[in-house]
Amino acid sequence: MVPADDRAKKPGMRSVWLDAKAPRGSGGAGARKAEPASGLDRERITEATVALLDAEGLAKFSMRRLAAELGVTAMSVYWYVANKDDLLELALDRVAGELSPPDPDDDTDWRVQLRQLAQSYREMLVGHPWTTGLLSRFLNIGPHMMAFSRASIEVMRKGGVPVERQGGSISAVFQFVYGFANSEAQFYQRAADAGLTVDELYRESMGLIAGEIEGSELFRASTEIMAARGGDTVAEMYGRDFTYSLDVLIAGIEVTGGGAGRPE
Amino acid sequence: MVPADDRAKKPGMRSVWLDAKAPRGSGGAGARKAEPASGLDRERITEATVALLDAEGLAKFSMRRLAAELGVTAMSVYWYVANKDDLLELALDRVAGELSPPDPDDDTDWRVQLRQLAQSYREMLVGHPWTTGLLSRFLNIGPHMMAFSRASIEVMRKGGVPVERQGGSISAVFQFVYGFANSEAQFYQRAADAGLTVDELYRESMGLIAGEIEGSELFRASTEIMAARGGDTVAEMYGRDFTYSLDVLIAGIEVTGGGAGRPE
DNA sequence: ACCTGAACACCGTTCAAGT
DNA sequence: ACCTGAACACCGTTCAAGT
Repeated sequence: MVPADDRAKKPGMRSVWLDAKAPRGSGGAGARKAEPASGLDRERITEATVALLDAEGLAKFSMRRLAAELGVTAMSVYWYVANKDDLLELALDRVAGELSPPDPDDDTDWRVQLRQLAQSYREMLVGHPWTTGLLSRFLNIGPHMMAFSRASIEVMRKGGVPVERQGGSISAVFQFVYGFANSEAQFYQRAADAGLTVDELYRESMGLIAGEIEGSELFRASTEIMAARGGDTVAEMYGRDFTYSLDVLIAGIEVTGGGAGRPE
Repeated sequence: MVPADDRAKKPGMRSVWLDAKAPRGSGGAGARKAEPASGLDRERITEATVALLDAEGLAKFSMRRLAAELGVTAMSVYWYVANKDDLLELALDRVAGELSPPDPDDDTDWRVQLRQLAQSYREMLVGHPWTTGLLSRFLNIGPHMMAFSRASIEVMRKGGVPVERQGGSISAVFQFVYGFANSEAQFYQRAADAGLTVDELYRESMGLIAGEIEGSELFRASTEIMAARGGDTVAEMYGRDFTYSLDVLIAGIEVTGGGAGRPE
């Protein structure tokens, strides 16, 4: 067997997913091979990577740290993955497996299904805050993400969105969810790093900004907004903003061309 | 004078902008001090940082690389900035100075102004592709960004969006622009890395995906979409998608509570 | 006040060598 | 086939020392 990086190196084009060779230990039918001495395989490595990223974040992740976790030397990992970036792409698509695309035969209203899709994506991003940092680096055409995209297009079609507008509409929704979830995840991450609850961090931030920034007219305006939308927990505020913005989007799709649920 | 990192270290709370001390060489009225031997100051450092980030990207940027560019030892820079992250925040707000918020006394239709705001933000993000990577890491409350946020809220107010919905609406728009510009910038970056034009990369990617991915029904669907929206350059496709999605959003804002342009 | 050099504790990755 | 150790060319940052 040949090491994982034996692959045409077209810079900018390359991705784990375009590797012709099936990843070891996952695919090939009943190909019973001898277990490797260390019990290592792509699956176990990816799993450990996700666990480490969830626990300590993208910044602290390193090949050496991962190897230590696996009880192995840093270089062993390179037998199974070509490099760090490929491993991160694998990790990304692994958590994309948590996404729940709707059953294509389900006849629920397309708006409801679109909300579920968006909510599912948001939960993945917020639940694994390192994903947004990686989605901004990779093309991400892993199999799970692919399935999710396809399901989204299908929902749009059911909503009667004409084919030439499906791309733009999907784009509007998921780019929004990405941006939104990213800032939410970032805020939670910041709180965790500071050893504070999100609500404590929120109050502290507000106080600091009020005290230090010159343009405190903005601060007054934004506290008004806060107050206007109700003084609950930060998580509730995020949830409400998300739901509201998403409704804005869906209303916009309907108004600019989406049908009433009749596929065309 | 005291080095730049003499500041309360509240993890998670800290940011260059919350530093009480005015940044050297920028603020204090007519305080004529002797020039430093090397001609270094925060301004010049930030400028060189932006130039380097524009030229080589975030991944290749390092304090040592920057110092070399400035003809100075790596450690000199630390007299002016506390650490790499602070410097990056400075660079981020410097390019945020390119944003053009509308004149508050301008009476142009709020939808037009909102489009200008969004377009300006998009240009900044795409023109400096490293910014999206940083915006996903920092709170980013630098003065230029602050001014831009304030202007956006003002436009919403003029559009008659009620106060409790301004936050969500702004969020919907700018999170969308961020996500969209990010994937656009990413694609351009990838092309540059590969030494291809964006259109070449686009054709190659399509070919590869068609050849390698099993779920090529998706491919068929997506080429149909491509064809449906016209077969021009990638830049034009991005431009059209952006404009369309933005219109969807604005229509949504109008339908869900925005007025007809009458401030309230 | 400002700048340097040496040092510390890390990185990702290559490569020749082991079993 | 799989794993290791040593090595290369880097990092960010601290710290004591120079001028």
